[in-house]
Amino acid sequence: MSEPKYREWILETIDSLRSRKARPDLERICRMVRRRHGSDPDKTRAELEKLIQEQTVLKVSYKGSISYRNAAKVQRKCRKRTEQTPDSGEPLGEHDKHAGFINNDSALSLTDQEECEDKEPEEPGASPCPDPLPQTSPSAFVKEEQILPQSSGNSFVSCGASGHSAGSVKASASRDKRLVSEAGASGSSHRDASGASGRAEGDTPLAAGHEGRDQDEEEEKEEKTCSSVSSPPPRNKIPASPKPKLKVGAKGAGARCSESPDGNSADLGDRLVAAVRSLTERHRGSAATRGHAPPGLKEILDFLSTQRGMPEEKLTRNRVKVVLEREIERGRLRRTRLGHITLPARGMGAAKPSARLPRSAPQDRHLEKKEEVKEEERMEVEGEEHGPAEDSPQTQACTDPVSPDTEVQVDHSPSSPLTSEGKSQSSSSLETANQSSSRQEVDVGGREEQTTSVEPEDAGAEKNTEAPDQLHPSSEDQVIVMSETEKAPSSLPMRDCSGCKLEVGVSSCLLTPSASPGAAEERGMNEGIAGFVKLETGGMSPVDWTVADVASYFTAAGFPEQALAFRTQEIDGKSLLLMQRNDVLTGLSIRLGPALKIYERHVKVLQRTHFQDDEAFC
DNA sequence: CGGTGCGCACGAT
DNA sequence: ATCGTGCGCACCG
Repeated sequence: MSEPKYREWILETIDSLRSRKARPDLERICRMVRRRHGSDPDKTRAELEKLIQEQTVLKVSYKGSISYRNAAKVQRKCRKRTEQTPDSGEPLGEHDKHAGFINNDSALSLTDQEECEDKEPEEPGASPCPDPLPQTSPSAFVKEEQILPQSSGNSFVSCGASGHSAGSVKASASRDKRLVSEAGASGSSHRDASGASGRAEGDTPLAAGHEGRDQDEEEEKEEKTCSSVSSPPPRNKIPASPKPKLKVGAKGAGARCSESPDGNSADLGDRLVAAVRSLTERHRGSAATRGHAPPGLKEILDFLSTQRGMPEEKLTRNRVKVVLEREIERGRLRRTRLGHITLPARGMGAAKPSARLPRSAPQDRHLEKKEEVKEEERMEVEGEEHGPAEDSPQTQACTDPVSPDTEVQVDHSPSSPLTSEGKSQSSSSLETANQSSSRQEVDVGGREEQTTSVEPEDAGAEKNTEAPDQLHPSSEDQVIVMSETEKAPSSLPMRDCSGCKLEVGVSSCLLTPSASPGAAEERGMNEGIAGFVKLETGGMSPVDWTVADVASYFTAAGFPEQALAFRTQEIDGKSLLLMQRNDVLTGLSIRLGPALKIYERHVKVLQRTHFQDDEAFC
């Protein structure tokens, strides 16, 4: 392959030229290399060719002339891919103006698809680089320019704009990074070089956010992982905006309350408030680092049952929840976006919707699914306790669009531990929801593979609260039974249920419908959903669901892909409850079939149930 | 003359 | 609006 020395020189040169705003063409490159290093132009040219083959350097046709790019620094945003076929010589699709194509060998040409799909491929007659080095970043493409892999000498492949979609991008990114680092290492601490790397990362969906342009290893790993994961389904799922802008959404749930007119709630209410207070304090005290999340329903429940010596005193989840809602409504308590319960007045309490918005910034863009979840959690913490957190270097989880489950697991496993205990560093609700869901599923249906995510502590806690309710005959059983008995089709009026325990009612109702329609798939998921719903319900009603919760719900319901769409569209519980048929059918850009099922069997049902609950409350 | 820096226009997102 | 490019021009040694 190319001599490292040359590679460095060349990359350096390219970067240098670019920084000078001069076209990095062959002539300039050779000249500069010669000038700086005394290298023979021919040799330089030869090396350049090698680099091109390795895709360390990209040969592109830009605005009719050939330019070279440092693959590492090529911007990786996916630009639209044009599908020009190199062979045809018909160059450019959209960017024609620029791209002049010179190429011809069809053989070598990469199609966008190819590119996107597999990042590694080195295919163009060029010799693939076996070496682990990042050298070749197939995905590297250059925006509108067409990349011209030189394999056979002159063929340019126009992969041009293609977008390297995520997959390829990532791949390239990782590689690029390496490249950069290597190149840069040799002393080319050129500003460009560094910039390049940085840029590359930043642009890379995965890498972004991570500021660590330094740590190659980790990033690389991560990136790699990511690439592998996401590369497959490059585009389709999410049309355009994978950005995780967190919205304010769910926050509203109960969050708005401010001061409480300290009312006269039943003593349970007072106890609740007291419990929240003490839990909050406790958390606060123990909170080591930043976030101490307010207690979640679970904890409160535990606390109540524990603290109040009262054995059981109807402290069922539902009961507590109802009271909780009431208190929230009165303003004595407030619910955070993630479902935590906090005291209203507290500084931290104020919901700061704004906090999260800022985050959607550029870098975040890459944060997707998982990230998103995480972010939310983070956000919550930050939102409540801190300002916008730009810092978090963490996660970088690569998201796998397709498997929310995984996301959940990944996300939560790390955080959950905290939450469950008192330190809750961030949103317990979210975690709770997710974890619980997974857990629940495990417990109940065992369907999803989420098992991994189960957190011992939390699980335990959750179990305490939930298990009793569900397993033991208690007030709730009735409800449950009822629901089962009632197998009403989705269309059936749940009114009957409304009278019953709210939350439970919800779950039961939901379950029923989803199951009843009879879709095999649905049925299959039934347990999982049931679990999820129960959990969700147990912890919070749909309104309180976060985007992640919604996604998890649909994933559990057997619509992983569509769940992604919900996530992409940032549909949280509230949004979900506000969705109309058309929104589901057309607003999510999902296929009609699933969309219909989702709407009829889930959205509609959730909405119906939810509103019933409301009525019940009143 | 070659190298460099950079304002500015362009096109893509 | 922002970003990547690179033309074209001024400046420097």
